[in-house]
Amino acid sequence: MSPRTPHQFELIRDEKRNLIMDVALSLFAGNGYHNTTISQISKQAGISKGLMYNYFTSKEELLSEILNRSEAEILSCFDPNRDGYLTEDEFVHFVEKVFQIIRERISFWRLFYQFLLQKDVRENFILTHIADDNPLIDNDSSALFIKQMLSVLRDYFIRKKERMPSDYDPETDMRMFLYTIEGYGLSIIFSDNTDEKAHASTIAKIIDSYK
Amino acid sequence: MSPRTPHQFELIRDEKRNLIMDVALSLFAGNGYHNTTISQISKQAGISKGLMYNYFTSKEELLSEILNRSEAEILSCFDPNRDGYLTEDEFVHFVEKVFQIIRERISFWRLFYQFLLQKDVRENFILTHIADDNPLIDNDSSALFIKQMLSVLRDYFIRKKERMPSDYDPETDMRMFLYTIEGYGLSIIFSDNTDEKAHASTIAKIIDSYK
Amino acid sequence: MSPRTPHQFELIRDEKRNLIMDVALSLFAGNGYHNTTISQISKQAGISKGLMYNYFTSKEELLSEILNRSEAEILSCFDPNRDGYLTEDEFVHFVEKVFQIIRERISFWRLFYQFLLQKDVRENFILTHIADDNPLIDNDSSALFIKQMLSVLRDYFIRKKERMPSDYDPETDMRMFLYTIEGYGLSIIFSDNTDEKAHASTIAKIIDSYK
Amino acid sequence: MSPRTPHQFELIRDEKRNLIMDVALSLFAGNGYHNTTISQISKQAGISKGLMYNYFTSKEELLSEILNRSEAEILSCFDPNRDGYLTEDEFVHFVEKVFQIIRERISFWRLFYQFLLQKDVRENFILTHIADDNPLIDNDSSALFIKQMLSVLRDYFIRKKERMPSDYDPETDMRMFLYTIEGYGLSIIFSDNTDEKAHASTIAKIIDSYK
DNA sequence: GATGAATGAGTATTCATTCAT
DNA sequence: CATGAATGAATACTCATTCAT
Repeated sequence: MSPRTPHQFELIRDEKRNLIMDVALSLFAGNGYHNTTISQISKQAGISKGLMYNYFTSKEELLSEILNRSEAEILSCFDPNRDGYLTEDEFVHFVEKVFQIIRERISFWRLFYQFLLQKDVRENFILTHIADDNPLIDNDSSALFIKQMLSVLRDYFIRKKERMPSDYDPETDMRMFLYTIEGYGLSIIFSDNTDEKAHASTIAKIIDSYK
Repeated sequence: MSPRTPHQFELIRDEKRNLIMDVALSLFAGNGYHNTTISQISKQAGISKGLMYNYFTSKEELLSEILNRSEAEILSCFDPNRDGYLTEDEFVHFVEKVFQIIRERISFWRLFYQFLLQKDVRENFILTHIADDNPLIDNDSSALFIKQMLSVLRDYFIRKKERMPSDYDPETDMRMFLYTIEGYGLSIIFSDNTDEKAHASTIAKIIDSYK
Repeated sequence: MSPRTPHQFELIRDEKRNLIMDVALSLFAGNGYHNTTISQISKQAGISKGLMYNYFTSKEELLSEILNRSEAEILSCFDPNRDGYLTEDEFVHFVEKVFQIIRERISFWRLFYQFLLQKDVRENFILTHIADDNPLIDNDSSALFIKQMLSVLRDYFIRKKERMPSDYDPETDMRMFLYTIEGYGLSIIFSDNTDEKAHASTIAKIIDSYK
Repeated sequence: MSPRTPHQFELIRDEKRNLIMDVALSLFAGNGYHNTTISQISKQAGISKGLMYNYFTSKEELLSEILNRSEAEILSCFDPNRDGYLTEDEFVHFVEKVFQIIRERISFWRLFYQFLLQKDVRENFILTHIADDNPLIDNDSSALFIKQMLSVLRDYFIRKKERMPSDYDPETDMRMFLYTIEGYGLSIIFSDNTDEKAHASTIAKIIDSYK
């Protein structure tokens, strides 16, 4: 019956924090953020409403923490120490990884696009992530990461020119590739389809079309 | 002061009904349905809250009417009397039309995808629009319309085979085409970008890639 | 096409006034005063909401007019010029009349008892109709009427003593009679039973028991 | 400060639940259900509006719970284990009990008759409680209870025949008895009279007339 | 840490009443 | 006289957040 060490307490805290975030993400994604109540979350997490506020100061902070955690996890899926050079195999792997992450983290993406539909969120997102002249951008790891990834991809498509007919336009091909990726990604996010075969075949076709 | 004629009343009603729906669509799309209050709508429409309920029995019915109206308008944009045969020019026109409608009715699409993110809506949508064995489907003009459109498109891609190398697979090409369309469509819907040049160039590239 | 005379106008007005009151009484009695809206009344009366306020200044005045009209009609059913002497035949006729009026004006009674259940109405009713020291009472024809009727009845029961055993107590018998009358009256008001035979037989038994 | 035990919570809930129901019953009965607002109830109960909904999901459920609680309490007042045989003393006791309960639960009865005045409630009440061919009736304890009580009473009046003249009709006598009971009961319910002497004397007379 | 009772600002909705025509 | 669009105050109900224990 030795008392728990501070470290053990911290572990328990972290575990519960993650449990709450998991439950909340699932509910936010499935029913909408505004349509989900703190009561639902705490009940499903098996804790009292009051305790929620011991872990998160507000519903909004809970959301924010969920988004941060997911973003960190997603970024960590892609090798952060890459050399900036994409082989054909790595390209294939990259496409597969993208869809794997979309499917594994489908709740996150649903939540993400839910907010991307809101004017104020969109404005803030653009301000923070896209605008080049925004002073915040240098501190923003995810915007930086996206930029690097696009740069690596562009490099890949430029090198692909060598294997293609003379009228091949790498920039156009890359844009088509990105739209196709986004299109199929969103068709996954916006549906509940779980047909494994059709999924594998579609990915194979996308890879085949653009590698 | 003679009293207003029934026709005058009807005019007033129609005008105000549409005003309310316009304002509501804009707010629903911009801030989210659950995040938009009747107060906001009525204030922006310049009317009292009570009057809202003279035109719509509930917030939900208002939403429903907006969706119905938009659906009808969108379907009416595509020639309903087509012969089922798509020439190359008509294919080009079709793609242009699709993106024109997405941009003209961007608020509707934002609202539409907002709901498509909700589990229960998705389930109901699939039940009503997709399942082949659903008895409702024959009565559902929009589901029917989508089916017909896909059929006409498939026909187009099959004919395209004649102009293409022998290993050309129409079914795959059509799927890539649809994902690209959806991908670019969603990138429009999920952003506030209004760069006309980039838009025109992208559409031209999509057409060039798939016509 | 001669223009209507002022008298004709007044007739039309009166007719419409009565129509509105009939409709309102029926709805008030069936669904409750607070549960009935001006819209319902005007719709069922076939006029516009605005016109209602041309005939009655408020919902409350409409109620008040209905109660006054019914009270006047009911009082007029009993011969107001009676000599204060009740023969046995007249007693029988009185009992029959009471139940006839209850059934003919059942909506009114339902409305009446609906309000008698409300504390403030009850207090006001008692104040106005019962208290002997209330200065209003002399001006109140209905309270006066009830007093006279009770006096005539009491007289009847006192005379009845001559036909009864020596231990007969007129006052007690009259009270039992009144409770029985009220009990059966209320059982009519509180039910939708329309069994004519049972009704006739019950009245016959009441008359037989107390005449 | 150790946290409250589940038992303590239960005590708080039960107490407050009953407090709310008491206040609500009093207001519903005094001012009418539709005329009573949640604000009034919560103000008089000394709690916030929101807390009401921690105990009852809606105004209607609050009403329903009040009616259920009262019904249970009233039924429990009459000995449920009786042998079906009513002695003269027990008959006297029964009549006294009836009026005692009417007076102790006068708010409930006012609420009850308030609803019995509404068409739809009446229809439903008849459907559920009276109709012999209604399949629900066997499961309905209150309807069953009333049936048993009437049966026991009928038995009493039939036995009474032995003590009465030969032309005595038990069925008629019982109906007069019931109307008298109902009549005096309603005269209590519909008035605020609290004259103890008159009350006692009336009950004595009713008992004397029918025992 | 942990509970859930309690709060109060906010939301959809209703309806008697007014008013321009 | 007649209409129904328009108002606004009131009502039932919700929910993030606080707090005593």
